[in-house]
Amino acid sequence: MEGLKTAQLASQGGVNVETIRYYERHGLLAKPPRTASGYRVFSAEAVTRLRFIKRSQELGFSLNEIKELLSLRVKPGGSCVDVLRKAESKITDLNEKISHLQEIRKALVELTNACSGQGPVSSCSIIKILNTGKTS
Amino acid sequence: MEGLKTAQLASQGGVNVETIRYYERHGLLAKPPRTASGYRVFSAEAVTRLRFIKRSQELGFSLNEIKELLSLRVKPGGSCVDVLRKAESKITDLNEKISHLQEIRKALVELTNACSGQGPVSSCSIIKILNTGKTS
DNA sequence: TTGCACCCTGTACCAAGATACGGACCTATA
DNA sequence: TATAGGTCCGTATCTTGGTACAGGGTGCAA
Repeated sequence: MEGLKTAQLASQGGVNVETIRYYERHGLLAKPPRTASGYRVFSAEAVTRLRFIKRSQELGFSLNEIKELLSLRVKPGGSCVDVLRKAESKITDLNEKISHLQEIRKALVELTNACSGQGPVSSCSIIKILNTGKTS
Repeated sequence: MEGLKTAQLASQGGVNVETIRYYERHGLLAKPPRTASGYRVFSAEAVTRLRFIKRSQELGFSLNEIKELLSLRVKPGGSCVDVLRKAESKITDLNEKISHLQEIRKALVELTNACSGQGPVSSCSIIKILNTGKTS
């Protein structure tokens, strides 16, 4: 069989049919050729593209960022360094996010350590701390 | 001066006036008393609360999660253990979130290590890996 | 007392990233 | 041939976290 229909592509990429159209509208998937009756006909390359999108999303890239990555690929004379820099900047973002989460985890652990786990809420030290906003 | 008007609270918390009303509507800020003419009058505690919200947000909590954190202290008749368990469950959430982000970071670091940073995009290993979804 | 800044409510709108739906058309199969 | 289901398009809806009016009331200072 030559080419995939929308639902087949969606299924292969593990996304909703509407998502395919959405990506096409937003320039993430190239506009595919159509049958005489207007049905989209996708090539196997579209599957690759879709996987690229999903995988990049999992790695924390937004659709706009993914669009940039895709355009870098096609950009004549574009260099590998551009791609590398984007990935590195993403890593920096992640580092910041992770240490933020570690901070609040630390605060929460301190809260639970302060709590005996006994008695009524009215005397719970977690509650007291949250009420005052003071961590000690 | 007794109490803050909306704009004063907003200013102290570094947020927009509309955001104050938004938080009130969504149960993140308690409904404050009003003057005879209907103006909101906030206590200093509201400033604390607002800071708590903003700080938690910076640390990656959604408004719904923040609401949960805040609700820990409002539960009437609950025992301290309930509060403790809720906090501990939050810590579990955090642990999961952190390790997920660490996984993503690891994948990205591997990508960048694989990339020489030289040559054209057409031979960029980051792009190649994103295309195939394989990290090696 | 007028004028301006501020406050109120309700509603509309924004971005992202989809998802759903109505109504029409196409295609395969019984 | 009838009918179920896939596809088309355009538009509406959703969630999250707000922002922006419009149209009105309030408060203070000159």
